[in-house]
Amino acid sequence: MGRHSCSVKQKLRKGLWSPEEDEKLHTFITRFGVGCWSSVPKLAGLQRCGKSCRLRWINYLRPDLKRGMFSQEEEDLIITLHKALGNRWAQIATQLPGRTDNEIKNFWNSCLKKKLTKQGIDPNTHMPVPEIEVKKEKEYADSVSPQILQTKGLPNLWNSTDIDHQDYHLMQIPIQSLNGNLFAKQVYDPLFLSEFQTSIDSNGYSPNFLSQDLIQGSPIVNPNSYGFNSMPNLTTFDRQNNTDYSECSSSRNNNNMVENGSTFCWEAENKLESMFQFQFSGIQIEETKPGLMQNQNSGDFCGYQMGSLPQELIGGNLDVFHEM
DNA sequence: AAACGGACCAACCGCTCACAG
DNA sequence: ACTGTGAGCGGTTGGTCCGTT
Repeated sequence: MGRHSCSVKQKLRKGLWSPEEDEKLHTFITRFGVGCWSSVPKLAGLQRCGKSCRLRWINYLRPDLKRGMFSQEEEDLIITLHKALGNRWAQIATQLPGRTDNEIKNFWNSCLKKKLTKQGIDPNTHMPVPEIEVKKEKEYADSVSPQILQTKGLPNLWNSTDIDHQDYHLMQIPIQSLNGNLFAKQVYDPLFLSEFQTSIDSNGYSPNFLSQDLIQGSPIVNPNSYGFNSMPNLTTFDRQNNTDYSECSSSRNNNNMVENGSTFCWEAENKLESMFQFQFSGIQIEETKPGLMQNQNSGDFCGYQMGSLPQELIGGNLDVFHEM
């Protein structure tokens, strides 16, 4: 829509956040909660765009963030959820308390993908790579009948069994399309394509893969309730191969505010958490204020601060945003 | 010790969606 | 119905660190 990117605006800082900026943002959000992100920089005295502030809060300053290594359970859960949801990191993150979509995405791209590949599992399909190759070959062999090879002229496009893979190549249709259920239906039926797109997401995942728990959107408290039994036991697999799972999940910098040696100390700020009265797994949000809570999803923190702030601060918050 | 390359991760960018006017 | 704006999401980039040569 021709909207200006926040980076285009003048005088706005970019890049890494300084401890002072963190402190300003944290103090402001802690005191007034989250209202309108675009107004936060101005009100907090930051030379940043609102988008940048939002990201910094969500990915780094949020008091409930879990830091450090991903546990084995978390890794298993990410793999399971990725199998079901694909690259929907935000949805995956809602099932991992204290983890951000960005963190999970980075972890997936930098570590889990490689581990799965190492184990001979295609990280995109979650299928064993050799199995896929075998399947492809089998499909190819099945589809190439002598009759078809002898066919002159165009194949019957309305009968997918009349089309072999060579035909697809000639028509510049990606061979990947041949995997899955596509062959079971009329490939060129536009209505079918539409149906296909709605039933299978961009990563090729069908919602049918979703477990009952996921469909119902119930928060997963116990990873074991998520069908790990049917998962490849990556723990034993890797440990048997003397692979340390934690190596990739360890944060080199540990991203601990204390380590910044700055004026801002999470340990010292822990007391602030009591203000929030927020418990993730048990999902305990104290008296949410209708109208102030933008989103009560477990992974969204836009509103919980305000619901638990002292009354005078809530009032202050409203005042602040009414000034705009 | 210096150069190089890979790994990691914070942050940015561009897009879509929802909603208000 | 249309338009503008803000929020949220996923992909990508760029800086930093660390191990290797």
